[in-house]
Amino acid sequence: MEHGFEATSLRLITTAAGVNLAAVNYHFGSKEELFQAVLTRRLDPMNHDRMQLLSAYEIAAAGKPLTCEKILAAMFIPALKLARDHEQGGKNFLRLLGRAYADPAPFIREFLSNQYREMIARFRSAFSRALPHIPREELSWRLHFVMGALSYTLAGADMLKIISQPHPEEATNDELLLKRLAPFLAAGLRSPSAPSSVEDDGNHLFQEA
Amino acid sequence: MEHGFEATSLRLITTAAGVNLAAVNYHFGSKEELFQAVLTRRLDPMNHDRMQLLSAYEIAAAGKPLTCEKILAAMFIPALKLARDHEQGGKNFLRLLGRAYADPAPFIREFLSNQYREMIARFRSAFSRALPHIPREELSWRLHFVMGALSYTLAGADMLKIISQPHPEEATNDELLLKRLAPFLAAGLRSPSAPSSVEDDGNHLFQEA
DNA sequence: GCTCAATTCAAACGAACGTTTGAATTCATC
DNA sequence: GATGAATTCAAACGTTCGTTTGAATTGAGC
Repeated sequence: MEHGFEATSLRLITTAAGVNLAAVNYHFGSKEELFQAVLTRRLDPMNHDRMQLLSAYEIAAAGKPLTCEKILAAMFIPALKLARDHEQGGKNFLRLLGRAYADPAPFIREFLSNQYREMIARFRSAFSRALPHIPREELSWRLHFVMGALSYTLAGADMLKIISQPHPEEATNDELLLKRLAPFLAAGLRSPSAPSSVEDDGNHLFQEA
Repeated sequence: MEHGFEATSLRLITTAAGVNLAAVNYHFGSKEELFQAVLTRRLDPMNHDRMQLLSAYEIAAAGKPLTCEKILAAMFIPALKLARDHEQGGKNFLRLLGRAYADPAPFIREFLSNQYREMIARFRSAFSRALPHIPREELSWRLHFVMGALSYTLAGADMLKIISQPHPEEATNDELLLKRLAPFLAAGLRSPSAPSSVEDDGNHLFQEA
């Protein structure tokens, strides 16, 4: 989390862990495989929880489509649970994940793609039922925005120091943060989809200047 | 952009640039100062353009508050202009910036904070006039979400490979991307602000499970 | 064309990198 | 408590890191 994957040395890790340097290559094979194991240990259960929670909501809804807020809750709650579990790394893991999202290393991108594929497919279809009037392609973009805002928000609480000037002491309250993010995103998800046919302000924005 | 700040060697840079290794320390002083110079060269003009564009919109509005879309356009257009300028690094610079956002190194965080302070203050007051019914604190959060979504979207086009399955060939069209992001964010910005008094679905989400 | 400051250059500095090796140690099993 | 596999360990492998050094080169001003 502090230095990124490449700049974090195995000596730093093994010394902090109180184990021998060669243990990494013996038990994991390489530095890359250790990193994947670190991510898998938390990411796999979290995404599993997300899908399980979504299924529970869908069963409780008895066939009716879920609200956007409910689907977002299924995404947020497992992440929030992880952020609160200080004995399992807490927010540090989510920040590590946030850095991994921004890392273009092929082995990281391929790993994340495989880790998220199933969960993304489940949530895409849930949103598709919740928002039947939104075209499939548009929904893909919006799902992208949601994932980005969530990971960015959970990972980069440091960014708040740049933006918010008056209330820095409150920035650590993740639950409040997500309570504000979910309605924000739900409103964006529900917004009318007509990017190329409307004639109002939003249309010529990128033609001028 | 490829390896992050710490893992990018000066030898890699100087070799690619066709200059001597010692030139970095002679002209810039250190690796950190070179990095700040790289960011400043693009970031400073971009944020200057943003504020200038916002002022132009405000003058054209003749005292009336701007729409959210208009304010967002003032943020997006200079970034889009930079993304399109292939002779100035194009999207590569925005991806570099995206990685810098996720980097907790103190010298990077302090640098970005100083670079953005003035621009953020200008846009915060513009949004404040556009959305007078939104409490100041809530607006800080939403501005945070907007900045996060924008930087994440512009920087991490690679993330699309994880999320979107059907249309990967279209992912390079940044203008279309921002045309979809702006209405999404504008809807979120305008959404009613009542996180602790409403009684509908959105309220008990984080009490359960 | 000489002078002197600015710049470029090759070389070296000590330190840290991921990985490998082979011996020492631990541990379960008989 | 001897046996053999599993694990731990210190040491070393070759390579690369950011920075420094001092000599060589460049270029403007007289």
